[in-house]
Amino acid sequence: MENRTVILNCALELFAARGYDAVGVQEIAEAAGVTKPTLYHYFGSKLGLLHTLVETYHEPFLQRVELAAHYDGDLPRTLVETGAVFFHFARENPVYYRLQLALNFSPRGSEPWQVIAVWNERQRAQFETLFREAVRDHGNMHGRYVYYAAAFAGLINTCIGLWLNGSVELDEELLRSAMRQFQYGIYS
Amino acid sequence: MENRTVILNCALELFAARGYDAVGVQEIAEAAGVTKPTLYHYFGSKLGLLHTLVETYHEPFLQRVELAAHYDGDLPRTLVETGAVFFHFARENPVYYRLQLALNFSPRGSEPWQVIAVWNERQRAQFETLFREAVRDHGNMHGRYVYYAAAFAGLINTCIGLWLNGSVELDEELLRSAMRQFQYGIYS
DNA sequence: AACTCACTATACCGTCCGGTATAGTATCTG
DNA sequence: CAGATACTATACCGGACGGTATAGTGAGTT
Repeated sequence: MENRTVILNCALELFAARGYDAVGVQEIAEAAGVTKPTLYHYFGSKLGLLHTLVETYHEPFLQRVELAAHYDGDLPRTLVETGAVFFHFARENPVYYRLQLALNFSPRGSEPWQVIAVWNERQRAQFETLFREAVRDHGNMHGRYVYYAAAFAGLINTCIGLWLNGSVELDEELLRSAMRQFQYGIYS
Repeated sequence: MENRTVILNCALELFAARGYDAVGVQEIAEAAGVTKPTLYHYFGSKLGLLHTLVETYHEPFLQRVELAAHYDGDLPRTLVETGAVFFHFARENPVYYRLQLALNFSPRGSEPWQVIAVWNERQRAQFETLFREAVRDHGNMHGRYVYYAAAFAGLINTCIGLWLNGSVELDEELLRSAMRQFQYGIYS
């Protein structure tokens, strides 16, 4: 495995476990078995390393979300499929998902936050589009698509957060029951 | 106002805006118009300052939650009252609520995380007690009180997070609709 | 007046941080 | 063999960090 990949993997583990700020460039380099200039050769800066890391994971992820979240008239099915994409991605990349969650709650405007913000914005737009289109078919949802999009994302992240802490199993059953709970609330 | 209080207020603002790690002791002291030794006289360490800060806000808050979350047979009313305590506290102390949320997503095991963890554990226990007792009256909830407690907390924090970002109004209407959505999911 | 005690200012400590200047090596191309 | 390119090692920079040793200062007590 090339040094570049080794550095990315080590940085992911360290950032997720102890936070972007708390991990030094020196430490990442040592864990990867290289020296600092090598790291700076590949990524330019500590922030550039984080940027590459996030892009590597988030770009293909959001592409899959894009497909699943496309509304075609069957909202329940769309929600389940979208939730399934999130659950699947979290199960495949638990360490990255933890990092991504932490990044979302770093101080607004800080450098790590800006790195994740652009991807977050894209995901938010996907969800809002989904619920805005679904409004046409469900009159009682009018004007609340912003709230529904955020609540839907919040519910998914609550489930994944619970799983990351070992409190629940992230399986088909949880997916179905969580999506059902969400929809019962919507249609009322 | 005494220096001690001024330091606490300044630390709250700075920690909430830029994060515990990113704010230096020097900066807090300057903002409060005192010098570092004064700060260390009152709080012993940077972490001690955070500890005092969290305790000052969280202790009375959780006392009020304790009262509201006491189950007396009327789950819908209890949930609304509990949610109302959270909404009210967040509206009264938005800056602290933002800090507290961020602290929850700092790296597990890190010093800032440990400070908030003990209060979080207490709140989790309160919610789990509530739902465990409610299970007796609602057979279809058996064995899921851990999930319900976490999902309830997640929903509340999703609402408050939306309000902190200016996306929604944190009013009675949102409270009612969010609690209704949660319960429709439970009773199904 | 003498003493205590709570508090504050000056100046400093060692350590670690992100980042870089410089020099070198291995590999591929001609 | 000569040269270029891509990568890596040694050693260092200025600065900011959390924390402290020392020396006061002012108010209350006896």
